Amino acid sequence: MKSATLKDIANTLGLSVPTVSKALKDYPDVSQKTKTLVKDLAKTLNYQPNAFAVSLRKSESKTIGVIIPETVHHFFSSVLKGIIHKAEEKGYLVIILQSNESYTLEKKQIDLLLRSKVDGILISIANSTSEFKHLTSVISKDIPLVMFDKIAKVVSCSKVIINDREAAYRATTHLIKTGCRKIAHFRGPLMPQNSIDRFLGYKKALEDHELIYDPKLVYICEDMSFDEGKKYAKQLLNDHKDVDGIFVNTDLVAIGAITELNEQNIKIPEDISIIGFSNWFMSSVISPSLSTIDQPGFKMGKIACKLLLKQIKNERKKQVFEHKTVELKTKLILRNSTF
Amino acid sequence: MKSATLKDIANTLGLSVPTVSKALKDYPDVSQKTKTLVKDLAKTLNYQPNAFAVSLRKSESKTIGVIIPETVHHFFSSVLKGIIHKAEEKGYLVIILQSNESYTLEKKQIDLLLRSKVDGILISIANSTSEFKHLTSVISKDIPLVMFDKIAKVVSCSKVIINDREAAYRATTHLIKTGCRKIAHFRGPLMPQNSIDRFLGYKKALEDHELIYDPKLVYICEDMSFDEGKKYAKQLLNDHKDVDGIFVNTDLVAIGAITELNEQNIKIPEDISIIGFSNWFMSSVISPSLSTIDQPGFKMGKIACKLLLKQIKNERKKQVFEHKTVELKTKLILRNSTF
DNA sequence: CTGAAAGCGCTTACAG
DNA sequence: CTGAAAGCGCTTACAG
Repeated sequence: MKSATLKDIANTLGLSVPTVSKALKDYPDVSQKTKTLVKDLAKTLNYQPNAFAVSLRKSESKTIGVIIPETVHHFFSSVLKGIIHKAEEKGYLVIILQSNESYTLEKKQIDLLLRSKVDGILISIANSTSEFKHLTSVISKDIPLVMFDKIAKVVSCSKVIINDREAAYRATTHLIKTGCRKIAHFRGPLMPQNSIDRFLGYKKALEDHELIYDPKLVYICEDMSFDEGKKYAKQLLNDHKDVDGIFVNTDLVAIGAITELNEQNIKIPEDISIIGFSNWFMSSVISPSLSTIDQPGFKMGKIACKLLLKQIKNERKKQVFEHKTVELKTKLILRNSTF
Repeated sequence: MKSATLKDIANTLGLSVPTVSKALKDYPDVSQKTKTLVKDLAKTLNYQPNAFAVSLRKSESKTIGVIIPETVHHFFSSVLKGIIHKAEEKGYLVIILQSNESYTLEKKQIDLLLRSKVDGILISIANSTSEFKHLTSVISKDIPLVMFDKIAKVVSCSKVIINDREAAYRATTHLIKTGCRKIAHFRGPLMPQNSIDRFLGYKKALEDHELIYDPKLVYICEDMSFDEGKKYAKQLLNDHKDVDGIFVNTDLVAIGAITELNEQNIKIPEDISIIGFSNWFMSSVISPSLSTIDQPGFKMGKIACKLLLKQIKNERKKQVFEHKTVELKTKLILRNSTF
């Protein structure tokens, strides 16, 4: 059955389309009698305005686009949940796209979202993204853009982040304060700002506590996987037998490392302490449970979405919207992989 | 800057809008010369057809809607990944909604998707959904609908599932074959078909192997959480000290149970064997690692989406589309929580 | 209080 | 080979 249109209602009631339209929206200049008539019929016909027509007319889709590197991922799925939550509350729908950490895909997806005319875009950029023309072009087309977690500093838009550097500093300092003297770091890829910042926090912590920073103790993860954690733990045990602490860029990698150490009967934390980053759920249930930095994903999603929707609203009203950078608090979570 | 329209191109070239439209789409009845002219200008203006206008004209949005109970969930996020993957390949965008296992929300979201005129809907229903009028109404509006994993048998549409009953039978049988004689079951809520089927598979396995089915050994989880797993393991140890095996509806709950047993120094699998369901990633990294049933989420998402898109395509051509039920293979994964 | 007019940007069937 | 006409379904400014 085709769905009812304004025309259908107008015809059966002997009214014009504009009058029906205005009656449904409670325009003051329509008589109460017609309003009741129209609304009753609309209800029985289960009338719903055609979204395509409304979008074309108002040129807005009430839809926002989200690009994340990976959906099967504790942190990003938490952020996504926060975004959906806030968007639904404000009457917006969310289109989800996954970049697989690929710059090429990310570019294509930005283009897709632009073509499909979303009202705004939320993005956490891919590891391989080092050019930002696709992002600045979003902004120059007056489509609001908000970045979260994995951001590009040079792109001028609102951002929701944590202080990666400071959090990494705290994590590393905890290792030092509990007696570690030779601390390795499994870092993320070279590009993303947050893996740079976490590395810098690690380095600063060593320096501030008069420990020598040794580049050989820094291992670079490419895909931040469980397997990489295992691999580098193995390599570390080979190369540097006297290491007594590891600060790992992400929990999943840390869990890979723990698994390898367990298999080699290295005692955690007695022989080697490990601390992760992000507080994935599974970190609380492995043995030993993993000390880590809690990163508020759900909240980050909610706030990023809120900023975006506010900007969308303001720009519709031709009001200026000042870009904001919101920095969320992190928490040091101490469990059994450290003293 | 406002984006270019057909009119802009037509005006600058002194052509009419229809000619420009046809030139861009390579209609055979447009001269090569105009085609080149139009395409060149379109390129320099970075022309992109207005999606709202195209949607209104063709009444299709090239967008599908997905409703899942929860995004922060290994299985559902894997399915989502599969859906996005297939949709993108076929030129469709995906709107994601989360029902939080609430029937009320689910109904509202179906309505939202209908209003926003998605071309089709994929859904895994909430635990609390026992009426299906909102789903049959989708079908009666000729919007293609495909259900996956948590389905309603009575709704007539395509479905992608696993054989929960048979898989549960296999899991329970494994416990029996490795010596368990008193096997408890932590089941899911009463409504969802898959928790019923897993329960029935468990029961059948007991009966087929001449073990007595004791309803007191069946614990009903409401929210399928880690905490519930812990809670019921504790209760089980209180109520039935001689239990030697547990078949758990979902890995996350099983991991809660393992945690409790570990805390109480119950040896797994020597004292009690545990087997889960779904093969969450974390099941492979906890100690002891969890035996379970592997459920192919990514593949399920891809196939569900493929079925939906095929149905959308067929219905546009006014061809009949036969509903299909695809049953995916599961695998028994043996790890250290069972012999 | 109601409706004719114009228009959002596109597509397609038809006339010339 | 090109363009005038009609229309998708809605909204809003304006006339009466």
